Amino acid sequence: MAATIKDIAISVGLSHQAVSYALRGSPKVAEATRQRVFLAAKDLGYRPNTTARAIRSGRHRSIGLLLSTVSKRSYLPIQLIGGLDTEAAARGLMLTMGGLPDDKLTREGFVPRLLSEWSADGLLINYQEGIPERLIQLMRAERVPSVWINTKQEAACVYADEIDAGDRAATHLLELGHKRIAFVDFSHRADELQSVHYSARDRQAGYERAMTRAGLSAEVFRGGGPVVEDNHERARYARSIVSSGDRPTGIICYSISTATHVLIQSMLAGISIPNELSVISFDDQSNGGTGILLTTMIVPQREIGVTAVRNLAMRIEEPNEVTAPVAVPFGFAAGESVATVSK
Amino acid sequence: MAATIKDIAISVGLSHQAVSYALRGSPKVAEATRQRVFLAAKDLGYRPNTTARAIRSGRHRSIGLLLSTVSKRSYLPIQLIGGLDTEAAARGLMLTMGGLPDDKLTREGFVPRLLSEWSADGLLINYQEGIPERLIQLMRAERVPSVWINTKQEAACVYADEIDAGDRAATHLLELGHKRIAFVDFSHRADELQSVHYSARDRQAGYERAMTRAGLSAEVFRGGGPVVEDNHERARYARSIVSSGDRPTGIICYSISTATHVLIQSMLAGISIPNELSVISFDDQSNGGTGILLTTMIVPQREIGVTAVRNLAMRIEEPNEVTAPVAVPFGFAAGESVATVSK
DNA sequence: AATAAATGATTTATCGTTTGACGGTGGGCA
DNA sequence: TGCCCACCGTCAAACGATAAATCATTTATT
Repeated sequence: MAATIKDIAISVGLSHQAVSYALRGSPKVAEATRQRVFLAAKDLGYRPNTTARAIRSGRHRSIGLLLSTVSKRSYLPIQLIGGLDTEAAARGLMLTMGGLPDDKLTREGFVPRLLSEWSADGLLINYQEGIPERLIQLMRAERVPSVWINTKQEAACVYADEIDAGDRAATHLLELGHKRIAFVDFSHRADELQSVHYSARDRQAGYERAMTRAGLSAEVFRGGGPVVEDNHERARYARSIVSSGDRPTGIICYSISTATHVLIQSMLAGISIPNELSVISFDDQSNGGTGILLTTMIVPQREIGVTAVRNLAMRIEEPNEVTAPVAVPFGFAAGESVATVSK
Repeated sequence: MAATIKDIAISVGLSHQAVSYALRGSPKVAEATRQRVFLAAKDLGYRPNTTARAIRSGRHRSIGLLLSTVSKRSYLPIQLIGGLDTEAAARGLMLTMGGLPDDKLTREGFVPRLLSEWSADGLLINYQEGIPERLIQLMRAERVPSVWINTKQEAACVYADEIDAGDRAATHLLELGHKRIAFVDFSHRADELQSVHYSARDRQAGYERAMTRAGLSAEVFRGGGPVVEDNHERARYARSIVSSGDRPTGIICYSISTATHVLIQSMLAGISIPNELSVISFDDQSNGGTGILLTTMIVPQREIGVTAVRNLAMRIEEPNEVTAPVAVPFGFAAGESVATVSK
């Protein structure tokens, strides 16, 4: 059915090996011959069989995407996938995924299968949760080119620059004249801060850096727990913050759900946003229901995806090159939840 | 490095072909011999090279996942991925994805590449938006086993049973004594209903079916437009519904964002949920900020994934078997937004 | 003019596996 | 005793490509 190099060879009267060289642009075939080969290839609708190619050359032109997730409610950002997909396609790489921890067996099996059965060229690791020691050892032992996504660590990794984002969010409010700016995070308890994702710490750290630079003091409110369970408690906490007599004029929210709590409680308390209170958040602009379009720092998912594949491709080509961690800057989306300070 | 069947052959003193037969359980080798082969295979840490296998047998044991999305804000449910992943792994199938419409080139290229370069065995198509005619023709022409996900159509497909879900949501409220039950959808305008995703029509249809069966009349409120732009308008609409003098006692919301609008406006209007108003929604229980845990009909993403892979595997084995569309029932999650009718 | 180097293509070998044709061995049956 | 057949394997080719070695021409060097 599908045309192979042998079909091309017959059609142009060459050996199939010569066709192979020609198609790959080897200097061993004459330019004129190459032209003929390309023409015939196009004519016959030839497409190289990557599978056959892989068996001999050892390069499969495919990379694995090792998935993982903390919670059942978690989503895989389509923008991240989009970035991965676009860059992979541009480089002729196929993206094979698996390894979700739903099933122990699946999880254990994916990486070995990918490498020895599939002879994949490299691995993208998308772990929000803690990285299993076993996995790290496996990577080292097999010397598989790999890049971690959305994780800050010593090895090759690509992540969003949370510190910078926290700083920029604060700076944005400072430039509008705000002096009392608070950082609010209902997604993590203060006492569990060390064990959770670095974004919880880094966004705050960036915020604090900007405040210190401006010679102002930081105010941090933390609370809540697992997402759904303590929703009432969070609502109360949000209320106590916004309806306090000397509340801040600006609030930086760690997450969209934190922001929604703040917005709703402000509305309930009759506090006008952005006139009486400026709110800036992270992630997504849509906040499902308040009617207020948030000003947010946007996780550069797409860019992270593109960068990750690019870096992995580099590591595959040059396994000995040392690849440094890459921090991708956040995007900024102006909404209607921020204003110059009133008084 | 990695052991091949030849290594096994040497170790047990057989031809490599015999080993091949033994490993695949062919009746051509004696049971005792097979045992020896398996032992040696385990000893040497043998893993079949799928790539080499594919080139000869034509079966790659891999399936493609063709992605697509309407909006930039869309997510790929991790539960769906989980279902696909688990079932694929159980069947020894690898899952290769691509084809997002970010880039025309990528999109056009993915399917042909997957099939002719990759020799993938089948295709899962995850299209929420309209299905390109070109794609359908391609599938037909190439006779690729394929299954559509989350799409209702004549060919093999797996989708959530929206009609049933709408019916069950209404029935749930009816059983609690509600008579005035409304269906609210802020995600679609009434005039665009025909052109949008069937879920918008089917959830309503199910609701209407249940109401008719109970001998009650349906009340449908639709409005809004693209998600972010008309948020204010929606908030107003929600307010007008819940603060109306003779409002319904129960509301079925098409989506979580619709539900959030309803909840917030109820809170602002001082209407107690669920005491004065019962709300039941779709999708996700978390509603980011109101503090109320919603009662919802949950899209069976995981089950859809499992079923889709299972069906595709069947179509790959038996290409001539006719596979009917499969409707997977929704899950139900009890929350705290529904109560027996007050008066 | 003889030799060396460059050029362009062919030959042969190989990757790891599957596949179909074929061949010894031994037992059952007439 | 002879014949057939089931059983258990081996052989050799094939899959679609790559890679190295080799060979036949030209073209350049002295």
